[in-house]
Amino acid sequence: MATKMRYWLMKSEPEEFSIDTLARVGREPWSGVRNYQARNYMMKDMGVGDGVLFYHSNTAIPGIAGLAEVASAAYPDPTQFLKKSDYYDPASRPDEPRWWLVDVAFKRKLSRLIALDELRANADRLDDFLLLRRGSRLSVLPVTAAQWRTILSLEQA
DNA sequence: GCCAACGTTGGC
DNA sequence: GCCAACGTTGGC
Repeated sequence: MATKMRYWLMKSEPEEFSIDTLARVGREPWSGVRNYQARNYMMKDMGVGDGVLFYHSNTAIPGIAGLAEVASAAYPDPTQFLKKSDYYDPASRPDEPRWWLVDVAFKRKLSRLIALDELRANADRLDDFLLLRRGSRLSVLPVTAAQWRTILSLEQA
C-alpha cells in the first residue's frame, strides 16, 4: 500500500542554487541543511514522489519559483564529512551521521514567480502557512494539500 | 538546567 | 548593510 503523498517547501538562495540550476542538472542532493527540525522532515517524513515548492530566499523578490519532487530516500549528507566544505561538521561521525538529506528532482518552473508578498496577501486562504509565521526561518517545512492547491491556483491568477 | 553570548537566517 | 528572530553553545 502506497504511503500518502505529502507536500513540502524547500528554500534555496538563488545565487547559490536556483530553480534554473535544478532545471539544468535535473536532480540534486539537498545538502547543507544544518537545522534539526528541517533535517527531521527529510530524514523521517519525506517519501519519494512528495511534492516540493522550490522557494527562492534571500534575494530581491523572494518567492516560490518552481516545483520539484522528492527523488530519493534520506541518506547522510556527504558534505558534513568534507573538511573543505562550508558544511563540514567536525562533530559528526561517519558511523553516526548527524545530517541527512534527500535528492530533489526538477518538475517545472512556475509560469511566474509567486512572491512572498503575494503569499502574505493571500494568508487568509493559506490557513496558518508555516512560511508566513513571524520569525519563521525553517528551510524545509511541510505544506498541506490545501495550501499546495491554493498556491498553484495563484499561479493562474 | 539556566541563560548570556554568539552565530545564522532572511526580509527589508 | 541592518537587524529582529531564533537556534546553539558553553560557563556555571
